[in-house]
Amino acid sequence: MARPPKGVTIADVAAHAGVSLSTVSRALNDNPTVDPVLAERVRASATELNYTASPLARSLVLGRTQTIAVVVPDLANPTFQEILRGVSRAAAADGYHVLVADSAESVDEERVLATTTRRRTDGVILCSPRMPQEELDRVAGGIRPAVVVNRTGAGTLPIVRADYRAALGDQLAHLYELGHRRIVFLAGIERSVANTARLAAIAEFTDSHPDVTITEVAGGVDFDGGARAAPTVLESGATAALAFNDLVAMGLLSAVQASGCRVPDDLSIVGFDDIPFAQYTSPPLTTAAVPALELGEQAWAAMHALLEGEDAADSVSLHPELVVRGSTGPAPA
Amino acid sequence: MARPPKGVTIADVAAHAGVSLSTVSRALNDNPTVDPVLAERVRASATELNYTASPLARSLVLGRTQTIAVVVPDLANPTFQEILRGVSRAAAADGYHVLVADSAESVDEERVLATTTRRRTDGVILCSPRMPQEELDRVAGGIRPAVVVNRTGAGTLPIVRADYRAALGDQLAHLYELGHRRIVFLAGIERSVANTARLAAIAEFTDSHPDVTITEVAGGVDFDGGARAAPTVLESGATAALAFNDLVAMGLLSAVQASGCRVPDDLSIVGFDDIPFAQYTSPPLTTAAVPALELGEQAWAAMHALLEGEDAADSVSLHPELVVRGSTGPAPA
DNA sequence: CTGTTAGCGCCTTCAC
DNA sequence: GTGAAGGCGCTAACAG
Repeated sequence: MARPPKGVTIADVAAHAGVSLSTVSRALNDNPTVDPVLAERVRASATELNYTASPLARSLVLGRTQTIAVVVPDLANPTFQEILRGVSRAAAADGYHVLVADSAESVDEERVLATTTRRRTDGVILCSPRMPQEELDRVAGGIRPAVVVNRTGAGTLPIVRADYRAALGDQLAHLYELGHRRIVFLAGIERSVANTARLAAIAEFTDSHPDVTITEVAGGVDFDGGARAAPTVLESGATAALAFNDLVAMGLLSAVQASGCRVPDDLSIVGFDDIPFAQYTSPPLTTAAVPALELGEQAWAAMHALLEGEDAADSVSLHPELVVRGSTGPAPA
Repeated sequence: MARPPKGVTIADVAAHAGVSLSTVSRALNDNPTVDPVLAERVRASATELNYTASPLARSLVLGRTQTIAVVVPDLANPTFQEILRGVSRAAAADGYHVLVADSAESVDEERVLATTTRRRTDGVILCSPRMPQEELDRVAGGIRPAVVVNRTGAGTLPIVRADYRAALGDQLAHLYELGHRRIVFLAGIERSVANTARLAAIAEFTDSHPDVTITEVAGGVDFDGGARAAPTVLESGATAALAFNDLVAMGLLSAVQASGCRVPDDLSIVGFDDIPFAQYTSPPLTTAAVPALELGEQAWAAMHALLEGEDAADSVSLHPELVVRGSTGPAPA
């Protein structure tokens, strides 16, 4: 019925049940060393008074808040939204709450948020942190338990990541099989892990396939970036284009089609991420499905393990699956 | 440098600075009644020991956590993601943290989350709560300060909402001007506010425009739902279709085009929400831009006002703007 | 201006 | 089995 008028405390319950504070505490925490009869009486009083232990006071004395923090560079990014969702779900299933913080792509904010959110939680999950490796190691080390998503091996802390390199390898193999030998790669953010990992995959592939030429072109990270790159791609004479992400691919797709180029007959286009709309373009986009939700779930799993004392959870690397749709086809003769 | 080895407390700082606890507390809280010299000494000690007051202990004694909760029915929904982002940004700017909770479209979960998250925060923002009005009033009343997003007048608590009804009115007027007289409405979730508000707009419009026929068809809430409704829409003989949201509109668009219907020449299609991809369909989607980010910002503004003691912040209603793109055109002769 | 004393609400030794 | 007392870390009276 009526809410606690002004804050029911454990003392009120004790008085109502005619026992001491300790007994209430014990009874409500299912401590077996309490007379079942009393326990029941206490529970009844608690219910009647609509009492719930203050999580704050509890946290202070227990040293656990039952809350973790998730720090992301940009809440507007679908991938981070999905990771957050994965964490949120999984953590909730284990009875934990989630604090979110958006660093707005600022390394300074990131550093500050990591430490400040840590103080009000039991641990923090850093998603694709933008800070340099050295700093990341230091910051993350100082706030453990911490879990890092989508960065490569930072020493002892658990890392959960998508294997961009392997995924790009799959895409290249796919295009190669279709006969493509001249390929253009629309690079995204220079210093990002997602980009460098793919450059590595490209280097590896061209090493083992001397008959393939892959040229790099700046493509930005959004629809407009892809659209702007269209002329360059068309002039390059390439028969296939690898976009940094699906948005870029969609921009490119739209722009090249507007100038009379047929996809995939004249040009094959490959995206990355498999955002929800990738399947709705015309033609539907061939891409690599980054398992963002699972990334989030795994990040929680790692965090949960740390919280339970199981130290040094292994790092996990998820392999984005190649999703072949209509935007790729045999290379034109 | 090194992190607090095991938890630096205010006592450590006091000892280091050679003063009492209270002086440290006062100095660090910029209490003017402290000797500037001492204050400086304390700050120096604090910095040297890398001390920061425990937010937990602080919250307990102050009765404020500097944190608010946001409860959403589904973190996968772009609209809620955007609202969350708006809240997050705005709250962060005012020095507040945000706890997120996903009720997974469950009324039970919603009720529980509302009250449990409230206990560890200073207030909660309920986004499009699914519980019935009566219950909403009771629950929200019990956890105030609370702010409700996208529900209509629930008594005394502040409401921040998008005016679905007015927006649909705009869309109907737009179609009417283009000459459309036979229109089909793809209804979404029956009992949702977003749906009933639009049915009201339709009733109002047909009342004042007897020459217009608007038929209702079940259209679901996603791409597939829209696609499935395509045959019904085509058979109806309507020259324009209003979709429950952009996803439905895209599904319909895709399906009718596949069966040879030209948009907008044979059929005009209108979406709702203006999700990021609405501008990238072919043709681009005419829709109503729901200002989700601003909804979130306003929700925070209302919450902030409550937190500052300014009672009964006024409810705000945001008018989604009609965005005319290529999917609507003159009615066929 | 500064130090001492109470709590905030709860859990947990420690005696009974 | 149960109650009394101490303390988690901090702030806010209350004296000096």
